[in-house]
Amino acid sequence: MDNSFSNRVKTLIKGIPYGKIATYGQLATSAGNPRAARQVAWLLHSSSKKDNLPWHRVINSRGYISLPRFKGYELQKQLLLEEGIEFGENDFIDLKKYQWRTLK
DNA sequence: TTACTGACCTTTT
DNA sequence: AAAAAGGCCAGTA
Repeated sequence: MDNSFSNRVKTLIKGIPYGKIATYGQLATSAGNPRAARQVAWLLHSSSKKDNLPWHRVINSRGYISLPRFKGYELQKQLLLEEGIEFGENDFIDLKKYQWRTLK
C-alpha cells in the first residue's frame, strides 16, 4: 500500500509551491531513486488525471518543456505563465530562479 | 497473463 | 570534451 516511489513523488509534486517548478531528476532524487526520473514523468500522466496534480510545474533538467507542441506544450506554457514563470526567447526557463528546492 | 512503451536523468566509453 | 547506453517503475495493449 505504501508505494514508496509513486506515492512519494506524488506528494512531492503536490508540495510544489505556487510560482515554482521542479525537475524530474529532482523529484526522483527526493523520492529516493535518482535514476527513476522516467517514472516521475509517467506518474504525472496517470496521477495528474486522477489526483489532479500540477504536472505543468514539472519540467526537465534543462529548464525546458519536454512536451510536444501538439500534446500540451502550449497548455503547460500557459499554466506556467499564469504562475508567473517567465519564458526566454526559446521558451527557456530560469531554473535558478524558479526551480523549487525540496531540500534546503 | 506477459511484453513494450514512455513528458527523463545519470554514468561510462 | 562529447556521445552512447543503461536504468528505473508504472501503465497500456
